[in-house]
Order: sequence, then C-alpha cells, then structure tokens
Amino acid sequence: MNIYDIAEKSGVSIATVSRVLNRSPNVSDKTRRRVLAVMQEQGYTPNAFARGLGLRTLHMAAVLCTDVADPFYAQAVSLIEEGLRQREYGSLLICTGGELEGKKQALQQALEKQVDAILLIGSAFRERSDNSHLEQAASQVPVIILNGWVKLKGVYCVLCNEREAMEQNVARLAKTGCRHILYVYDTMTYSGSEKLTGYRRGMQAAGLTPMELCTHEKSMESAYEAVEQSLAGGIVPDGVLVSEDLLAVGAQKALAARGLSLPLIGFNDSILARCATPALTSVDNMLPALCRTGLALLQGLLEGQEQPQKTVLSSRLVERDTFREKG
Amino acid sequence: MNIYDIAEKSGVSIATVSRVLNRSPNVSDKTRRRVLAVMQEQGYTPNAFARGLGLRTLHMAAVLCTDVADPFYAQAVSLIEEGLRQREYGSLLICTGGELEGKKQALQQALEKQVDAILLIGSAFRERSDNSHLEQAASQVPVIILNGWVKLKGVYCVLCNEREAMEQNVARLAKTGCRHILYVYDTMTYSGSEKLTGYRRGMQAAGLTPMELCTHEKSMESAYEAVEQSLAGGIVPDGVLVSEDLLAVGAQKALAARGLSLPLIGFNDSILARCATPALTSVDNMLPALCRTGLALLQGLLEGQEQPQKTVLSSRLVERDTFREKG
DNA sequence: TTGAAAGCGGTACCAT
DNA sequence: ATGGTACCGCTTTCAA
Repeated sequence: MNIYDIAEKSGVSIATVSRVLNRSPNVSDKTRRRVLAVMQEQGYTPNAFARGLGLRTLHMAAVLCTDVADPFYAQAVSLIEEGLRQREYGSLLICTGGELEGKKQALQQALEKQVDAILLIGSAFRERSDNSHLEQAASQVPVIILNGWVKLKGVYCVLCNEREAMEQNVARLAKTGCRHILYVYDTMTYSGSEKLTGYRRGMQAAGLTPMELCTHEKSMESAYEAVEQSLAGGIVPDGVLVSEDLLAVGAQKALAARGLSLPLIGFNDSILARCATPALTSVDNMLPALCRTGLALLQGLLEGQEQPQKTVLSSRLVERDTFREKG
Repeated sequence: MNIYDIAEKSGVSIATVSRVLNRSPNVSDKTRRRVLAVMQEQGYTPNAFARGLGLRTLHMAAVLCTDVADPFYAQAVSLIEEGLRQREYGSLLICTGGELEGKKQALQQALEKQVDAILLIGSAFRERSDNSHLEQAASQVPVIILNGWVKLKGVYCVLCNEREAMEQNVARLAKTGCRHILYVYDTMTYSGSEKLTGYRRGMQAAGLTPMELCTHEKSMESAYEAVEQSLAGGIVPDGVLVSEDLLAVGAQKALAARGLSLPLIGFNDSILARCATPALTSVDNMLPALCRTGLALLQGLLEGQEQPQKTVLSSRLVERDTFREKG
C-alpha cells in the first residue's frame, strides 16, 4: 500500500495525495475528504524512509548516555524523550558505556540514522584529550550536552553550577561545626572534577584540610566498602559530602554500620535520596529545568535561531533527614 | 556527499561503491581499498533513508514502556537497548504513560518509523477490554511483551511466574509464624492481578484472612501514606508483602515510623531493594533473563523461525535484611 | 486546485 | 570483478 495505490483509488495524482499527507492548504476540501477516506479505509501508513529521503529528516534525535540503568540518567532520558515527543520528534536511545570507543560508535550510529540532533546526557562525553569525534558530529548536526561542558563549534551546553554547589555544601557543614569533612566521589568526569574543585575550594576557604575518598567504581557497594575501609583505617570524619546519591547511600550504610549518624549531603536529588533511610539531604541539580532548557535550545536551533553555547543554571539544596542548615 | 560522488572520485560505478558499502565479496581488494580510502577522506556517511527505502528496514526496533524514570523499567530498557545494539539494531524509545491513548499513539509512531519490531516492557500494555491496537501493530511487525501476557496473533510474551512467586511469599511468611499478612499493591495491570491472585490463594491455602491495601498511585510516598493510615486505623499486621520495591520502601518507612520492624518482602529486586535500609528481601523476577530470552526470541523471529507465543521463567527470592526463611 | 516529472540516495538484477 | 539501470515511495518544482 503506497501513495500510488491511494492516488489511483481516489482518482487523483500522487502529488495531490502527498499534499493531503502534508496538510497543504492547496487542496480542495472535497478532494481532501475523499483521499483521507481512502487512506483510512486502506489502513495506509506512509513510508517514513521515502519521506525522509525527500524531506531529509525522519524527525528523530539521538539521546546518548553512558547507561540508562542509572536512575539519574533514566530520569533525564525520561524528561528528554517526553519533550522530544511533544515536539513530534522520535528518540533514538543509545547507551555508550564509559569507554571512548563506545561513545564514538554511538555518534557514528546516530549520524548514520540521519538524526536531526544529538543530545548527550552527562559530563562523561568530554574526553580528556581528544574530542574530535564530537567536533565531527557537531559539524553535521547540532549537538547538545546536558550537564556537561565542551567548548566546540556546534556544541551547545546546558549545565548546573556544581562547583559552586559543592563549595556551598562545605560552607554549610562548616557553619554547623564540622571540621573533618570527608568527600566521597568516583570517576573524574568534567562534572566530577568540578565538584572536587568546589570541595577543595570550600575546604580551603573554611581553613580545613581536605579528606578525599575515591571509590573503585560508581556503585552503592563500592562506596560502602571505601567508606568502611576508611573508617576501619582510623579516619574519623564529622561530616560527609558525596558526589552522587548512589554513592551517598553506600556511605550512609557504612557509617550506620558503625553506629555513626553524621551530617551527610548527597548530589542529584534522585529517587534514591527520598528512598534512603534516613532520607538524604541532597543537591538538586535542576534536572527538569536542565532538560527543558536544552530542549528549548534545540528547538531554537532547528528553527535556525542563534543560541548561546553555554547556559548555566544554579542548583538548590533539598533538605531532608541527613542535614539541615539550622543545625 | 553521496554514493555518486564517491563513485566518481574513486573512478568506479555506484554499483561498486554499494558493494563495498555492503561488504560484498565480489569486489577486488584493490578497488575496495581505493573506494574505502575515498570514503574515509571525504568523511562519507551513507544515507540511511535511501538505504532503508531499498532494504525496507532501518534496522530499528521500538522499545515502549510506561515510563523509563521508573528504575525497574530503566533497567529493562538498558538491557534491551544493549541487546539490540549488539545485534546492530537501533532502539526507538517511547514512553507511553499509563493511558490507552498514549499507548495507541506510541504504536502508531513506531509503525510510521518503519521499525522492524516492537518491544513492550511491562504488563501495562494489556488493556482490560480492547487490544485491537496491539493486534493491528502485530499484523505489521513482531510484537514482543516482556513481563506481560496477551494472547494475540503475532504477539510473543516472555514473563515470570509472579502469581506463584507471591503465593510462595505468603507460605514463607506463614511458615515463620505470621498470621496477619498485609498485602500492599497499586494498579491492576495483568502482572498486578497475577500477584494479587497469588496472594489470595496463598492466604487461603494457609487458612488466613487476606488484608489488602491498594495505594493511590505508584509512588513511595503514596505507599507510605496508605500504610500509615492503615496502621493509624488499627490494622495490626505481623508481616508485609508488597507488589513493588518502590512501594515496599514506602511501607517500610511507615512501619519504621511506628517503631515496627516486620518481615517484609518486596518485588522486582530493583536497585531500591539494595539501597533501602534495612535492605529489602525481594523477589527477583529475572529481568536480565527475561530480556535475554525476549531478544533471542526476536532474533529468531526476524530470521523467520517459529517461536513460542508464551515463555514463562521462574522467579527467585533474594534474601536480605527484611526477611529470611530460616526465621 | 491539480498533474507530470525530476529528484532524493541507495539496492539489486542483468549484462558484460 | 564491474557497470548500467530500473526500482523503492515520497516531496517538490513547474505547468496547466
């Protein structure tokens, strides 16, 4: 069943059928009705490839993240997919893993599928040395990074001031009397190093000595072990900051296992923060706003407008059981 | 930059370029090298639409779920996307929401994009009365339901024996002396009613009176409230079964708020079960196996083999802090 | 308002 | 091993 069949059955040319398909105003009401009726009755679905060939777009955007199984990315993907769908764009999801090779392949796959844009979630998409793959992709379609930052032509970034947020976290704990503030984190993405820098600056500003603990991998269990070993090794913090709610839960459990209940602040304000016991105080990095902004930016771009290459939103502390500013 | 340009620049016909593109053995090594070199140097990316038009496939599958932000679905989507990617298929992700209209539209969108198959995650895709939209989709491409069951031509289901699992849960609690086993659940999907049936049968078999509590919506907070009100209303359970880890966390918190620490079993063995404090004992519904099986089934289908319309895997209890069989 | 026909960028069959 | 060419199904001038 194609446009020729429909044209024949409704006694018009394929050009007219195409016009009906594309809601062109230059079709008489009568003709339109007739054609639509035939389409309906034949259960006709236009072939997207042929359409894409002509229009040079399938109305699809690629959405990349290292792993959707991570609740934070899942939340982001959910928001983005919804926004794209509302704008009548499909979402090609690709999980890349943390390795460069996976990211390169993902970009290649996205380009092969002729997506209209590529959305990167997370700062893991900025490589230490060589970002030429990003550059190449950006030369073909707009690339948008959510919660990450790379200065490259055609790459647009929307992010949250995480450095500042972490700096404030230190100040907050220090204000309530903490002197030995442990910082638990995992990998060194752009975002990760921003937070770490924020922590260090905050500690310096407060005249305190940094206590940093890097976990083996990004998992609750790994954070548990790292903190447990650290405590066993005689480290005695009186406050804990963490780069990620998932790790924060691990840290929290390790502390609890030793009967400790210290001020603790997580990051991302994910579902885990609410589900943890006690519920985690966490930095809300404004994910919904981040996604909304990124989508609006993309829309502008696709409409041919100029857009800023860097947009920074400010975060917010969500107070729950593990820490409150009043003390 | 298209196949004609490449052909010209390498001094061969487009047919030969096409052969190189498709790894046809009928190309001399010398020619192949030359063509590949030109492609490389020109940064050529074949147009997937044109290709799709000829091959009648873009090598893409649609992956639908009600909402990826739910950690359980996110995990499933992650596994499926990976499996599809390994088989060189792209994943068109669509979140449908719980309403029929959203699901219908999602199927329509998937079909318009000419996907090769549709994967439905969760039992929410079975409607109470009318499944004609599924039937229509299945008449065009294979439809696979993971963790759900609908008997329809062209629809293939892989699921877990959740009814039995819940029945066993009752037996387990009863064996350790529980007499007043509360069941907390939310909506009535196919999966939901299976579990509820399992609970009822289990209670009957143990000679106990069912105590059922339906939450207002699928959220931790909603479960908390429901249980809290129930306790406030004088209900005194001595064991709790829940249809979902997310709800289980809410129930757990409500119990803890009243100083209660009862045997409690969640469902899905999601990341939340591990992150909860105390960690939840939960039924592992074999999600990875479910996804693997579904993907293998799909592959078989695409290769033209017959496949069973229903495959049932058996679940497994993962014992953590909130309940152990030995007592 | 409608139709005819030239693309769009590939695939694949038929020759050579 | 290679080239010529007729599709694939739709969009979009250009004429009528």
